Amino acid sequence: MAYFIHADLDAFYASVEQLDHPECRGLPVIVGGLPEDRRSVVSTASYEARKFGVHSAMPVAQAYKLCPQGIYLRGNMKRYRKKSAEVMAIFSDFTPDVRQISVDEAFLDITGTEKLFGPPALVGAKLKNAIREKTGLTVSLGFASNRYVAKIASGMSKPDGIFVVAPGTEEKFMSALPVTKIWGAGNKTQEQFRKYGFKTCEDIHRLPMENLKSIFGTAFGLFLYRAVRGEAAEAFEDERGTHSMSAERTFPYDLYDEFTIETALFEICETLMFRLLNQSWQSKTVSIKIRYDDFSTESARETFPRPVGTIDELFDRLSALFHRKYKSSRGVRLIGAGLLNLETENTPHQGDLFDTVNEKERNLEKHIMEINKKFPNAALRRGRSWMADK
DNA sequence: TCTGGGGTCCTAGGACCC
DNA sequence: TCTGGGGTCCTAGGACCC
Repeated sequence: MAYFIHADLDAFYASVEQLDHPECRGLPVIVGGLPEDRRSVVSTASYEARKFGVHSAMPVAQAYKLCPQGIYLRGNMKRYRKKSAEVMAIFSDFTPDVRQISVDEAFLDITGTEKLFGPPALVGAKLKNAIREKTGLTVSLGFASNRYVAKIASGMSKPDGIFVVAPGTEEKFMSALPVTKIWGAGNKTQEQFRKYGFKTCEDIHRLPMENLKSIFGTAFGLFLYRAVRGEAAEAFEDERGTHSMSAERTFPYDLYDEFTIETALFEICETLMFRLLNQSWQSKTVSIKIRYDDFSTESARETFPRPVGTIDELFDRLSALFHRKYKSSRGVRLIGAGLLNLETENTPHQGDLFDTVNEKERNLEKHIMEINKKFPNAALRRGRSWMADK
């Protein structure tokens, strides 16, 4: 009988800050941006801050109105990633099958570990103790016979709790929940639920699969049909296939100057190219994203016969796409770019034999990357973005 | 109140081929 | 002249998650 834990660190970024800064403990801490930072949003609010109505994804400006006495921080991802790795290492002491799904969440397959660690309540207590003692953090745990239900269960246990769904009771557990608890049904879908008068999962449970498919589409209809029955959602059970990487920048003020936007695009190219080389990946498909002042967003992508080799080549491809889309009369609040369908390096491509021109430049970029890794403060960069700093 | 950044997956429609 | 059906690849946009 399969059995899983979903583990979710409580108010993770805010908790790390309170750990590192004891004077912040017991106070409302909001990580995401300072009140004076334009266009920043809340990443994590401590439980003390949530009492004021502050929550994730809320504009910091709004949070400040609700909670002017809060402690506002921009956050330190490096530090959070380090703490996250400590926690994941502890998970690995309990089972070799740990599937990390974000910086503060993981699924643990504990099938067959009962002899070693005991029944769920006992494993849970041991896990929570180990994490508190070794890292100073608290975690919420959900136990169930599949990952999807375990995820919902951990949500019920927050903060610092344990919620166990006994095998065989998954369907009963899910049916009783309000539709707002369905993981994978966000704002737009909740709006649909209201329109159809669906309040609890039981209301959805009553409908035949065919009705759900015709209302919500084939894939999502099937997903809902299974979710309200407490059945495993395949997307969360399978190893995921495709990979992409992207970087974007929201400007503090809307930009109307093409050169400034392109300079930001070039810096994004540098970021992406270094990350690509660093992870030994390659990509033939590039994409750009433009968000205008009215928040409308357009994107464009193109697949080329050969993978991107250098920063300049990436910039040329992206810049062409940008000009195909860009409406110069409109203010731009965000520019972004991505590399899609990543493959491991050395995947052969037609034309590689003739590709000696870029090799020099590619090696130079790899070299610059090595130096930047060794001396993070050296700020070794290439022409265009260096000029833009002046 | 005025909306970050980094991801994944799904859909519909078009191009192209047999 | 008034046009099928299936498969594959690609693209733009949208929903969702943390």
